[in-house]
Amino acid sequence: MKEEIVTLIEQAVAALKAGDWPADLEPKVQVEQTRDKSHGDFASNVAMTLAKPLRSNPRAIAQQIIDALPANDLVSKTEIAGPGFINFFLNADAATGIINTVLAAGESFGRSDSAAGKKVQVEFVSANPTGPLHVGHGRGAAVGDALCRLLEATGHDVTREFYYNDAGAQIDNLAKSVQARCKGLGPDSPEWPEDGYRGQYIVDVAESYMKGDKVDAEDKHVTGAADADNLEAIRDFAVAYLRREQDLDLKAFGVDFDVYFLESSLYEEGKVEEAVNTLIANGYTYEKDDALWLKTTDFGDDKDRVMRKREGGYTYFVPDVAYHLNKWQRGFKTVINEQGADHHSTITRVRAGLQALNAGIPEGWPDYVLHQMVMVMRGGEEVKISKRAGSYVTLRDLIDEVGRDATRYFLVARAPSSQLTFDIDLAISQSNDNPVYYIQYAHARVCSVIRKLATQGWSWSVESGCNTLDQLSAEAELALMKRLSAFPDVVATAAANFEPHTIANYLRELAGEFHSYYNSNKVLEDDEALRNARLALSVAVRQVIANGLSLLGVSAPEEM
RNA sequence: GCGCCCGUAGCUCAGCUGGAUAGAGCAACGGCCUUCUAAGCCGUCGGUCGCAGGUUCGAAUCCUGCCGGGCGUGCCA
Repeated sequence: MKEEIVTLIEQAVAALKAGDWPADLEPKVQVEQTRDKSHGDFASNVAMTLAKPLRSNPRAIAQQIIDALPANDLVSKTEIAGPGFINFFLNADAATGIINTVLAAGESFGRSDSAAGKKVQVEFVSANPTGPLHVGHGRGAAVGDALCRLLEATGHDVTREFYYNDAGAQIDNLAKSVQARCKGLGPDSPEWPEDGYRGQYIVDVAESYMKGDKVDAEDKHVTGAADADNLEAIRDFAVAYLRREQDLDLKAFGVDFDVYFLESSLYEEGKVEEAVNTLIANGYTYEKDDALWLKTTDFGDDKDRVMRKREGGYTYFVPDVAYHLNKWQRGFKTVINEQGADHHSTITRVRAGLQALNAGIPEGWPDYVLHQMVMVMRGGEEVKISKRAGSYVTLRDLIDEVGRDATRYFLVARAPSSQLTFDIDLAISQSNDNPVYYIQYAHARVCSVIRKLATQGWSWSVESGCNTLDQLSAEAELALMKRLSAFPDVVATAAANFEPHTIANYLRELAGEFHSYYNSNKVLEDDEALRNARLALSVAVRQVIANGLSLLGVSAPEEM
């Protein structure tokens, strides 16, 4: 509908340009749904944006546009309001049409093929296998997966990818920590590795290794060698064990990946060396203090960065550059990295490295979505400790305590750029305090009405509902229909801007309007026509709530 | 010091590619179940949109400068 109004205005402007208006005028026609009923259904500010180029009064321009508007059955009235808005009032047919649309489209309502077939890769979580996932990873998982679902809803061909560091200093530390536990040492022992991992889970890994357990992770299969002196075997086992733990965390959270990418594979296939040699050959490096440096300052960094350390190993961003070159070579023109904002300094380095490769990669590639820190609150105090991990709150703790749906909802419902306070008390409350249940309840209520329908000996069908839509004329009904019609636009905007949280906002508003309507209007009226019409509206609302929750990875229960 | 993010009601946050009287939830207070699940609804209370300038017909939204908080600024990842 919005597009139709844009088209009407564009036609009016074209007609005026054929007359008095300058031919080079190219106004951006913006049309918005109005917030206030008295402003009609849609409004455009086009006359105000033309005031300056036409050197005329916006209200006078608005009148000219209205006079030039082609006739349209769905528009009942236009008005000039305020400083020069053009308000469009639609007739009832235009409003109820949305119900037909929703019921006909079903699960696909809100989806589009605007990006059909476009390949996009989203890398998210990418936790190193040194412990259970923490709340921050949970936020990354919730946001990243919802973003993928949004991109799929606009037709993208999405690859979900998890990259992890299975080599390097952190993993050495992990191996030594597990080894110490295998030998019965604790953090208080003088032989305990410096900065060793202290969590309870390290003990679990050590015990499992010494028992000779077999571990099957998504991408790793290892049997414990039960030899406390074999550091290599311990390393392999520990990585596999913790990868499996993380798999289970993600599975419990309902997040699946298409590709698990190992940092070690880049070394094994010589990709890191290859990238480094290209950087050297391209003249962007130099030796200083026995280290090899990359001139990242040539690409906007505030200082150059060490690539190869004095002791010979590469710094973390070098394999990252090789990894991203690999993404590019796999044909992903759009790559989105969802990660914690505490790692944002890597962005400049990775992009600089990619530019320095002279591989034809565009500046500013790849895209990033950064999420800020998560603070967990319980009883008005910050929670920092978990039994398993020791020093942080794990994702599993949250899922176990507040449930998958509430955890996902809370972690995705805020703008990623804002710090997030996760209030456990609120998330577990099964009362009217809790927004996720509030939305799910709206869905369950409609399901309940449908169940009740049968017990009354009545029936309903899409056809019978859609034939009686002229029964819907109450203000609350028109408002609900207007809200439903906004959904495709909300989805498209959320996908384009990488903002899954706007879906949560929309659902909260839709659910609120439905609850309010439900409370003051009986759906199962004796009057058949009215009953069928209200059922049609209710089922349409249920459909949109289900579609929206699905985009967030939250279930839509039939009863609560 | 420099870079990024944030600063909106007592609390947690929407709104930010400029638009009409600034929204929601929680908290507080008061109502609504012989009627489709009260995990709901209705009402009251509550805001100099951090501060000061600027751009504009119009600024919570854009620009500049301050102030406050978080993160980063490793030859850690």
